[in-house]
Amino acid sequence: MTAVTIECCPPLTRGPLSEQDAVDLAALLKAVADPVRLRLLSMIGSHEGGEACVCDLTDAFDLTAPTISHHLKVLRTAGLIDGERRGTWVYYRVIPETVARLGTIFTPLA
Amino acid sequence: MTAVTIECCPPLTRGPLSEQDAVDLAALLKAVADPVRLRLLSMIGSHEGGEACVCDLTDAFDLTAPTISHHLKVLRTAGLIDGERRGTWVYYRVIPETVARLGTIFTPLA
DNA sequence: CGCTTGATTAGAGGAATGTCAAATTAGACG
DNA sequence: CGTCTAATTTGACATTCCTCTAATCAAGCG
Repeated sequence: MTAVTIECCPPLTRGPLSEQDAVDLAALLKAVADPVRLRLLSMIGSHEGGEACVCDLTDAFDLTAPTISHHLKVLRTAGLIDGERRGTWVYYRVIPETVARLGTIFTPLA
Repeated sequence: MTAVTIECCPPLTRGPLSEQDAVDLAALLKAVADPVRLRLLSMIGSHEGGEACVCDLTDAFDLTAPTISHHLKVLRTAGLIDGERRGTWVYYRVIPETVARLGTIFTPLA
């Protein structure tokens, strides 16, 4: 599916964030500001082979399959993960560039 | 006022996040997952002297004073900023340790 | 003391969000 | 084709969140 590409932003303490940058950044942060999505992201990112099957992810939570599917869609729409169907199962992998951008925002440059 | 202290967490891709760590981290991320609070944080952090008066912050937005006060409280409760009253005005400053922790979570260790 | 200005608290209304059950799509396999 | 499993979509409900108005607290000043 479509993955939104966001290029913003410099570190927070660099200077006042523009209104538009703040809106874009907030959208990205909202995608990760949820316990389930954080665990999904870390499970996918740390899974062997760099990808994880939805079936594995669903089993790890005490939540229904539609709920997990919903959270995966939020992460995917934010450009944090990407999914691919291979036969019966769907596999997700992390898009490291987007995750890295989150890091740079909160990392003060020396 | 009181500032919550959180010590978690290792980088996301290091390994699956524990449920408790995910809850703590999500709470911290929710505090910054808002355009107004992001701009407040960057305005305070980049302000000369490392601190900013509430009066300056309020003027920069098209929002009422109580709304700004609410957002400042959210940031303060999350341990991201700290406020101090000096005479007539209240000044806020960033707590860099908390911001830095956000950075480490999304920064892949080499 | 009474007034003015700065800032927070309290309460309410409307929008956004997380979850689930039910229905739907997509492949694999007899 | 029919059916079974995997995954997503749809629609509904309860909760949380953002914003405002009104009221309150704090400090300075005449």
